[in-house]
Amino acid sequence: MLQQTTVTAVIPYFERFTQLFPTVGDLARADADTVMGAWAGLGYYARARNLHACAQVVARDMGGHFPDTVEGLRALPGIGPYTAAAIAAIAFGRPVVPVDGNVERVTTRLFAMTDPLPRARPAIARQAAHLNDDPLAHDRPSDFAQALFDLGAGICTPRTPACALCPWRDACAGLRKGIAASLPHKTPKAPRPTRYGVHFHLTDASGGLLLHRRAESGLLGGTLGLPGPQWRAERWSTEEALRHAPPGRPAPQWRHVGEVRHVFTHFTLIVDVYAARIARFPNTIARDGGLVHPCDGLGQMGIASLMRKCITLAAASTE
DNA sequence: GATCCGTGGTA
DNA sequence: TTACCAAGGAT
Repeated sequence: MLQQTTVTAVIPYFERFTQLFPTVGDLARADADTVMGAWAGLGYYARARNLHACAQVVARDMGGHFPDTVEGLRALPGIGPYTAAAIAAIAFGRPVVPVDGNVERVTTRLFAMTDPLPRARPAIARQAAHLNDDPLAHDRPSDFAQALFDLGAGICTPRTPACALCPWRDACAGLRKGIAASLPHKTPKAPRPTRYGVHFHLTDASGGLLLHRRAESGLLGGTLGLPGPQWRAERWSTEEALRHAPPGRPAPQWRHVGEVRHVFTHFTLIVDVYAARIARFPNTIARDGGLVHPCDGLGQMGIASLMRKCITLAAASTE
């Protein structure tokens, strides 16, 4: 959960998740919808699919016990170099240094490494691996790893690091050279493009809402959302948008209820939301890939934040 | 190696 | 408002 996600955001999800799935076996036996429902809103949904798959491998092939080596952990779904090292150090006391964003920042500053990311990543990892060569650190891999995270999170922060409070201030080449705060250097990112979408909020007299399941892989993979055409680079005219609306007889009276702006990692999305209410959903809904769900029972469903914004907007405007 | 993948907080 | 950032991984 903590991959690219702040501790503050994770804590409530962690509490609920471990309550729902106390053991690896419980998680392995759960169905995908339950897992996605517990993850919804946290983002990066491939992590939920990988974690579920990981639990199934551990439960089925390993008797419910995780491997206790970096190599064994690294082979599991969703566990990469960082997470394998973190589990090996923290759970199994292996003398390895997990390299996350904090450790990259601390390392580049400590050794005044000015080569920009991401090119410098291998060299940074090689330097970081030697951070616990000190016997005192080497004997306590778990504490050392977490101390590094906390040093990065609390002292050696991205902006305005508190160098005066740093236990490594005398050893820090970056501080000595006066460049610590500027590290690590990064190659400039490409500008974030804007894309445009249309989604339809269709309800019936009995309080049902039309949803559809997104493809398993790709953006918001495996989550539920409002139906609509593929997002694209150009805005949608009303006439063009309504050509993609879900059918109904008599035809739904669509109203444009507003727009939702949502920022993804690599593009900004602007969604026009249309809403309508009909007497009863046609029997062909399921054939067309749709599913109808009660409006007042969406809480536990695997619905991404973007789609919740759209649903909230439409629901507020239909009162 | 570059791209794709969410969301919320903060300066 | 904008830009950056967060206990990264898969393809």
